[in-house]
Amino acid sequence: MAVETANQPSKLRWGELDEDDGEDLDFLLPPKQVIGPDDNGIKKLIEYKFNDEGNKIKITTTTRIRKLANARLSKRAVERRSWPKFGDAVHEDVGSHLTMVSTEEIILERPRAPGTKQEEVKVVGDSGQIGKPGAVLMVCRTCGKKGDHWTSKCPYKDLAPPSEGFVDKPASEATTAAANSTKGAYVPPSMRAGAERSGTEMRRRNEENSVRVTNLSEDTREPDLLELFRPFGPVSRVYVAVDQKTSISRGFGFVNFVNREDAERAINKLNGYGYDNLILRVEWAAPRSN
DNA sequence: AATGAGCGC
Repeated sequence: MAVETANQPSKLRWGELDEDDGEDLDFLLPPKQVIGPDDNGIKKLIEYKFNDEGNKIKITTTTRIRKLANARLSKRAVERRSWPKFGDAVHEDVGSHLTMVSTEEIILERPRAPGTKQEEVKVVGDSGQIGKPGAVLMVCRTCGKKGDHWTSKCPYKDLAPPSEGFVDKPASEATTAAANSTKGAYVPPSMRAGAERSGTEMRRRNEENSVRVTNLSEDTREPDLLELFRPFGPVSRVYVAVDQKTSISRGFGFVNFVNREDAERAINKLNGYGYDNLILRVEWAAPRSN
């Protein structure tokens, strides 16, 4: 039966809404009465209402509250209580729980919490004056370059995200700036004079080692995927495709590995693996269509 | 059966 909610007594509960089609005559009724619970846990609730014909009716609800201490236990359960403790429970105090708390660090790629805003950049004109307050300048999230291109158009969008101090200026400009400036803005080695953007220096984003997992059961979530693939090596991202409207899993997902070999091993081991009553398909993912 | 979101001008 209904549980008494002591909090928020002023708020109407869902079930109490719209009971009387506008005419609120409830104040004419006798107040609710609660009797008990008695020693047997029997509680009576007597309340009065108007029915559809406008007649006063009395409603009596009888519930039995099951008190934990008095709860009926099966004979087997009672018997189990007298068993000597074994395993990890040997060292546990009576009544304390046995839940193991994992201290494993789980890193999921969530760059920014949804809804949080990217730091706004004041518009600065050629004269150096600060522009209209609140105006936001086009700033590429990948390379940080202002006023040049959107992130989606960034020439470096496939590359590793910028590290601290990433400056996308021609090497000459960057060095002269560093040399002339008394504040000495940091110029990363790759940006210093003579430094070449070599392919080896710039790791590609680990999008590359993307593994597609299909035939996932509906209730497989990202943490489950991580748990499943983590043993093969560092995972940079897990993703489960979800129907935006229903938020029900679409039954497939992606796992990105930092190392290609780990991805390959995962594919070999986990493809055809029975997981949650389904047989997983695990294979290399085709690059994103965009 | 199935190939991902965000993210603005």
